[in-house]
Amino acid sequence: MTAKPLSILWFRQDLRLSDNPALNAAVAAGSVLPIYILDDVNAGNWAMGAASRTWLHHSLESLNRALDGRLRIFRGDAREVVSRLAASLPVESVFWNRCYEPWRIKRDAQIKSDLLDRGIDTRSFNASLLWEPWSVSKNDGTPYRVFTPFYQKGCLSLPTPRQPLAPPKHIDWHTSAVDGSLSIEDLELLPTASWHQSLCQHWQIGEAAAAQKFETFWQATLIDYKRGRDFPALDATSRLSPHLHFGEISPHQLWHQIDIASLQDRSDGPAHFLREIAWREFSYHLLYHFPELPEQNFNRKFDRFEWLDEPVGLQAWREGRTGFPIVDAGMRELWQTGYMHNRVRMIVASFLIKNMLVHWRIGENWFWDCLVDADLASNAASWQWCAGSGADAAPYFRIFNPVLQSEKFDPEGEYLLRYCPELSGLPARYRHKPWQASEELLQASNIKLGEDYPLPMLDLKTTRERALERFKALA
DNA sequence: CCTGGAGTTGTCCTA
DNA sequence: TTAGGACAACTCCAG
Repeated sequence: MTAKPLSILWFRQDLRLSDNPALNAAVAAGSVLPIYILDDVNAGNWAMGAASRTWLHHSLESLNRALDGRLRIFRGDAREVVSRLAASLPVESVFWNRCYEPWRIKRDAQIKSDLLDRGIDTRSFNASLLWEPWSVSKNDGTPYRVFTPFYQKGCLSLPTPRQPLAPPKHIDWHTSAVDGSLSIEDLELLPTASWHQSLCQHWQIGEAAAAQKFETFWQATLIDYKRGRDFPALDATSRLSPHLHFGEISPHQLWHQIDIASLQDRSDGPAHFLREIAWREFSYHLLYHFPELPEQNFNRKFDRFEWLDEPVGLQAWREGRTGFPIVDAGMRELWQTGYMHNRVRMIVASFLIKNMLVHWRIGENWFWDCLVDADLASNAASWQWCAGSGADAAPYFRIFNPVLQSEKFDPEGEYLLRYCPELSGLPARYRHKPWQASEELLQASNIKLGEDYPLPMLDLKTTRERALERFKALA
């Protein structure tokens, strides 16, 4: 019996078996050794945060189950791990799907070069973007800086993204033991037991769960997405972001499930959802062409801005104790579930940046640690968008008023009460601004401001004026 | 080459 | 009570 040629399939942010081009290529090439490497060595400032690690733990377990326990796990510098494997096994080829974080691009180029030097066939594939960042450019060849022309002209005029690939029917796995491989537990991805349990109550993790969630969204929720997505109390968004981030589902699977004809009518739910998918593409486009996006102002004019350093207020923001219920509810949602509704993300970001005058990178770092969907491209692009320093950013004078936003998008305070239940005794109109309730009302509601719920940590009007003044001075 | 219109997500003031 | 304008600057592109 002659052994088939051996291929390594390196899973990264593509933790799925369906629509996985690298997997299909590896299967076509012979027997397959599937590996995962936790590489904190090359990640610099952007090693995965705590919430992401929790998700990863469960996603790897799910993938490993789908692989009948054949996933081989490693930890450390991926360049060393891959070299060691290539030296110790009769590997003829290595396949992976591309990632786009600057540190991964650099690392992967080195690894590819190492492997080619050894005469090992090494190929990468596109599994997580509808359009490769280098394939979209303006007529003059430079990258887009504005979303709408990026999407309408840059993306939609290119050939339609490929159809999703079916999972392989039969896979010939490499089954012998591999030196140095670890268990998933050895990666030590889980945080304290209580936080882990709290996070995991809210999520079903893995490829099958992602497909199920999308199916439900597509059938029941998408039709009303345009209107509903602004209301955090409704379950009107897809909540697919962490699944997309870890590649449990691909944008191609979403794109082709949704009737492309709906694009004709830009006002409806499906078209708006596809635009959100395109915003994810835009973030990757920006990160690819401006790799310093996570660390530096996209608009360097903002380098002159003098942010405040307010550790006391900052901790209140992180812990959801600002005294502004919509802000506090959002920050508590983040902590308890690893997620925050998109509308509320904008509100808490505007509050930190504009009212508190804290650098967007502080917010970016907190989200990086707490979000199960933490994604270098989307997180950096979105924080810079809110700060006004980013591409196609919000104008400096757009400062969210957390009370008005709360009244408009959570009129009954239903979302607020989910995370700030101590306000439940108040009539709806005062849930958005408990400090305006009379002493009698507060007493009747069993609330002592400053004890049961914080007093507002700042004055909205004066901090707004301060921000307008300072941001205007940048011009 | 020039020009005008349009552009994810808001708030406040004035009439 | 409500609607319209002001609050910038810049990018992109069609004409």
